[in-house]
Amino acid sequence: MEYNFREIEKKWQSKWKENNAYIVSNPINEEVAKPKFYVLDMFPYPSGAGLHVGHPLGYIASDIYSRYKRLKGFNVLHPMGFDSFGLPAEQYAIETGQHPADTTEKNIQRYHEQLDNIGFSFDWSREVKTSDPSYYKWTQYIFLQLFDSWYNRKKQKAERISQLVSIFQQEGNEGYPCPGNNRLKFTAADWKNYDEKSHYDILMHYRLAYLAFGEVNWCEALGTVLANDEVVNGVSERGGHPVEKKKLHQWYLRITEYADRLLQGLEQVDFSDAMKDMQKNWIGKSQGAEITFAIKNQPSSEKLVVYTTRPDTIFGVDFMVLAPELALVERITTPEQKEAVATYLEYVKSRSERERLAEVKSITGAFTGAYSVNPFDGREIPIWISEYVLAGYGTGAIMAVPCGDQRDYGFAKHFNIPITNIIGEHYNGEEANPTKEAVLQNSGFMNGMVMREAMNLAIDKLEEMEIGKRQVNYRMRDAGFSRQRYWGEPFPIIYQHGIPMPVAESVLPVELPHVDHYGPGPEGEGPLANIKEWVTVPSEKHGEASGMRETNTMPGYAGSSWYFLRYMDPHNDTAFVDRSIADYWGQVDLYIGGTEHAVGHLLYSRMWTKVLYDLDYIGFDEPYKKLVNQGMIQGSSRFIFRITPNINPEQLSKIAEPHAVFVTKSYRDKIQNDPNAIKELFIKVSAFSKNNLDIIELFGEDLECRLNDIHVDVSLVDGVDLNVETFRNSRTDYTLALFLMEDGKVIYPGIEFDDVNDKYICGAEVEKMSKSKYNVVNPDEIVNRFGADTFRMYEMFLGPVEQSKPWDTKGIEGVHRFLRKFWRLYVDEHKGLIVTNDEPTPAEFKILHKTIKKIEEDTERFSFNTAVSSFMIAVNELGDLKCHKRGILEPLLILLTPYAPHIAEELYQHLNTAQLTKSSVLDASYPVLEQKYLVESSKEYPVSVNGKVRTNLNISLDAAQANVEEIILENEIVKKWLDGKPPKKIIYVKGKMINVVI
RNA sequence: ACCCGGGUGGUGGAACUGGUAGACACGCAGGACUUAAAAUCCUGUUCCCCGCAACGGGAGUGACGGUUCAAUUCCGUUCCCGGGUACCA
Repeated sequence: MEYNFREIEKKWQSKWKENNAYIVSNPINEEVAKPKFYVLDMFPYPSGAGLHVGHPLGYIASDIYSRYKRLKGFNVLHPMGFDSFGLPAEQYAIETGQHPADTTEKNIQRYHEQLDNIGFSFDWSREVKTSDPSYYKWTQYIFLQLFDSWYNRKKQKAERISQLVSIFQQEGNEGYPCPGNNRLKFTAADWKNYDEKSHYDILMHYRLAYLAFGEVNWCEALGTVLANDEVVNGVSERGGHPVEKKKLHQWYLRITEYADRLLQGLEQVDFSDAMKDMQKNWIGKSQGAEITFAIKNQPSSEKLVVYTTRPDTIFGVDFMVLAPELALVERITTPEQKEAVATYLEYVKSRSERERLAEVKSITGAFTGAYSVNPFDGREIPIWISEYVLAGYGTGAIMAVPCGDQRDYGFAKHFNIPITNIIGEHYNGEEANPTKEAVLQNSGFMNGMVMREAMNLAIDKLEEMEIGKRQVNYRMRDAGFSRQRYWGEPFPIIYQHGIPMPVAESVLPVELPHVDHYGPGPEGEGPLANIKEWVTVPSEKHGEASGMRETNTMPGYAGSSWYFLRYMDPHNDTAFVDRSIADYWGQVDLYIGGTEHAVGHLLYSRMWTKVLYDLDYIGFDEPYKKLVNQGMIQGSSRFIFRITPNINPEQLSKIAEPHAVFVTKSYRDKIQNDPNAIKELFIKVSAFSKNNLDIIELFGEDLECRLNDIHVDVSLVDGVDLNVETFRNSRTDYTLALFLMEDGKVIYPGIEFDDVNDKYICGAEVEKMSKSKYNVVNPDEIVNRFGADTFRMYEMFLGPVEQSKPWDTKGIEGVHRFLRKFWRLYVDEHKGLIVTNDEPTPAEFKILHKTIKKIEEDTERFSFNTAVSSFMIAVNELGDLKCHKRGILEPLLILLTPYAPHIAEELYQHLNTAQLTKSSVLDASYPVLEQKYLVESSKEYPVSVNGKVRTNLNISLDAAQANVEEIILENEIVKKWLDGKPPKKIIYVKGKMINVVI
């Protein structure tokens, strides 16, 4: 009986399905005291390309951990679903006219099959799809809760809008500064006098989901607004189209109100430092001060407010810089400077986002002619404008201290502004020094103080004079929540007389209507705007007034912000999750996914969780307890090298198409940058092609050739050796191609491969796995050749889960060999099952228990690659001992189950029919570790002196246990080394050796 | 530029709190079995030196320096690679 993995895996996969082996129950009021464990994968977007070998890496890791926890006696929730709203399906719809719902469904089917092939233990009964109305009903519902909430800064939590209204009625907004407009101040009496429209407008400035007229990242090519994290280097993340700023009415999430809690929450979760840093940087908290400066020759109402993190440097201020967009600019510019400022504003306007980013280094600006006054020494400070100051951060104005800030220094030098030195020799006159340790000079009341300490004094003084205050700033902006797209959640919002009103919860979901065209609507609106009959809601349908629907849809992160909650209670149609069930499952104990979601999804999801916690829907405010980031599996691309004569189409019409000429790598390396050599090689190889000879003759001396590196499908290459015959037959235009091989021979049509030494070597490079690079490896293919168990173990064996690495199929043989060896411990090809009931020897127990210890430790710390190695060692050692004893092999099988579940099930069943009572290895419990077999390790310990083994002296530890020191000291050889002096220390090295330190 | 992470054989990678560096696997070389192939098994495999061999010697974890009896591990400087951020005052 051989290890027939295809049969075994098929058999068990269908058995698992039939028996609902992985369905997990929600124990409510249940006597079961099983502790829960929630293992979650970042659910995939079902793209048309299907899964490649890189996708399952995280899923395999999470599956191993889930199965391991299950064996350890946990009730494990391990679900899977699909993030099925999104741009690619819509782009595809625009191109092909196929409805996104159809293509998405098709892709999901494909993903299902591919995932099932790998033998995952997902509970598919809990599958969620974000594009399913029964799911997005609740996405809309949660949006409405955000809409109906505001952030109470005093209590540091979200509350209902109704509570805000009663506050306004009693005390106005005194003490509740408006986050959307900090100058807004009103009393209770004012509030009573405002009309309904004003009430709405004011409340909108407080809502957690709000509508605002704001500058957005508009992408013309995609016809939509993009979030900040969807814009990379001034172009769209998807497709690399240019992005510009545009003013539009948009929905936003007031995530900035949660900035501090998002920051604090990081302390309580187990994320990698890198991940925490990324989020911290994104939030970008900075502490400093806001300082108000008077402006010369202006009414006292006209003030200049700057934000600085270094109030201690206020005596070093030599000029002010305003963001060009600031309204203040126009009001303070003097008549003499009007023209210069206007010219500069014109210039700023003309520059695209891209240009700005591209030339960060160039220094530009203009003088407004106005001066502000230093409140401490009365110095007059010129006010400039420049695009290096951003309108959106702080107050949009800075005080420039050239001796301490490099950008200010550059600006001062460029415009010849004199520089005041307040840090003595710390400033060398050639560059700014941002130190905080210098002793201040030329700084009035702060003279002689160390800057770090002067900071507080400066703020105290400013507060005393009522011209400044402590201020915390965040880099993070509120999150844009509108997309001018079709394939997303419609907003449950209807505008009545221009006022956005929530749709009644009873009529949710607002279903996405069918459209015939996916193109954008009028004036930058989404495709939904084209469906008049959907947009217009007659009064009878909606209650009191008729209205117009919101035509934007929600962004991709809407559905994924709360999906982990839906898995807990996926079929509930009265709540997005039942509170008691949410309390049972609680936080996700282990979340596995890629780093690419570090700031987007993870931050939004954390915010939503906090809001839902504040509103008392759930009992925890951090969604993910532990996060593991799996690395990317890159593709290993292969290149062939083609020499092509330069012929224009006109010339080509006169002659026959030339045959393709490919040269092997060593020739490519030789001729790479030498046009003459390329040409000569073309001529040499072309001796075997009539068409090519014709061309050479036609062009004569004028012939020019170029060399191209071309991606070749990795399936046509073995390592770096091109399979020339298969390659030639892969495309009709290559059937007559010529190949220059490593040994200098030319392969031309009709020639036989006379000699195995003829090799065509390809170039290799590690790149992202993608269809266009022909380096995609499909897991189905690997599973078909080696089996799912081999595939699972090999992906783990490749290296640490967190690490990115290129896929290389070559090493898979080793893992496959291991599984066959493993199989042979249990089953003989001819005799069948060969497991005996003999009592294992201590040596055999030692192997088992060493392995239990190792596997357990490695699995716990996600070191799956070393765990696989440990299995290999155990199998080798047991093989050497010819151990076929049940006492060893049955526990070993259970250990292997999380890693290779199919083979484990099969062998367990074999043991089962022979004797056992348990039905499935999945219900087995994890083998117990017996320490006694571990301690009796090697009895003979080598002795080293100062870490180096200098003698052949071995000491028996069992005998020496009572007094190791004495025995060692009495040893003649050691005595000689010690030379009469006492040893400094005697230590055991990892239980392997005794080290005497002299 | 700044903030993280990482540089170990021909390759992927082990070495968890400093303690025999290179586990395990691939590849390669040699051998056994076989008419042959596949499969399987065995031996060797960091580099250099001495030797017939056993044994032995030296160097070695990007580079230089430091702490330590002992450093891949800790500290400093520097180079290279990967990721993140990008005029954030």
